Amino acid sequence: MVPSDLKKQLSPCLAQGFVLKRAVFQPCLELYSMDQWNALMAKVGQLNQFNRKNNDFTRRFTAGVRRIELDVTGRINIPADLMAVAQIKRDLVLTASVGIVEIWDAQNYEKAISDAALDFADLAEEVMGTPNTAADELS
Amino acid sequence: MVPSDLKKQLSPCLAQGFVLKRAVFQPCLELYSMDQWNALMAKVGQLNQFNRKNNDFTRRFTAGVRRIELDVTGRINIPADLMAVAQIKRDLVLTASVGIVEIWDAQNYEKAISDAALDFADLAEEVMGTPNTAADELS
DNA sequence: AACAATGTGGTAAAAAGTGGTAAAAAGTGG
DNA sequence: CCACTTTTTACCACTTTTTACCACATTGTT
Repeated sequence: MVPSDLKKQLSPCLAQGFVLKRAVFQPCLELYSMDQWNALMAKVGQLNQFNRKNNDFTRRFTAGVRRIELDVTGRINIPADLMAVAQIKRDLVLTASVGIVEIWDAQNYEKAISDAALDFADLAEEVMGTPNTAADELS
Repeated sequence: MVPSDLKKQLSPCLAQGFVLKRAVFQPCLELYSMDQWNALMAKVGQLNQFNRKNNDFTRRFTAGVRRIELDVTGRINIPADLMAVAQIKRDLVLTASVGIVEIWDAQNYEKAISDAALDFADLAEEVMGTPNTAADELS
């Protein structure tokens, strides 16, 4: 069942449907609007598929791709094999990332979040810029 | 219930709504105006999500994001799961930080503050620069 | 005291969750 | 390739939970 607020945000994309697939790094699923998916596939399509690495990447990246739509009650149906891949038992978490929605088993999600917290400081510095102390800023 | 003077400060942002999310380091919530949030997400959106660290960072950073608005009586509704994350029992504390508002369980807040007080002197030195003694200033 | 701000309880509407069923799809054996 | 069985999917009707809002009580400030 897709939360109504998320549905509102997705409303321009509802008609075109979505793509659901396995994530690359984590045991979770990724939901793309058709637009975003097409844009991504356009990029992947640029790769020379006679290069073995590119070929491997493409296979891995498109693993478990499924076209899906919301049903009349505003739910998405997650195929059984993808449920298994994401190890979804009962409760799940939808989390809006950049341009996509990730779908996690609730327990796995909490674990992934708390594991990530361990080195988040380093990560944040690396990603968001060099660490500044207040002294740097004030000088 | 959002205090009226905070509401005044936020008045230019009220119409666009807010984003409420889990904080990264502490068991509390963070409230962003839509403007600030969009600015932040623009940065995060630059990251290459095929880099695993970036991917983890994004997930951790966007954990529990929820779009919310003030209701007609000037309150915000904190979803039950975020209440749990922030361990909010009855009383809570709103504290205006840099550009955002943190929402704490009252007890946790007191505890965090008093814990911090213990080593505040060290922290202040570390963060704000080298310690100056009166002698330094006079020399 | 008068007013503004805050807190509380109740209620109607919306959203989310559940179970059942019919239709569609996939699988199977002849 | 066809007929039949099994599984999957889509939808409906219903229940439960959550949310938004109103009216009123309380607090605190000038």
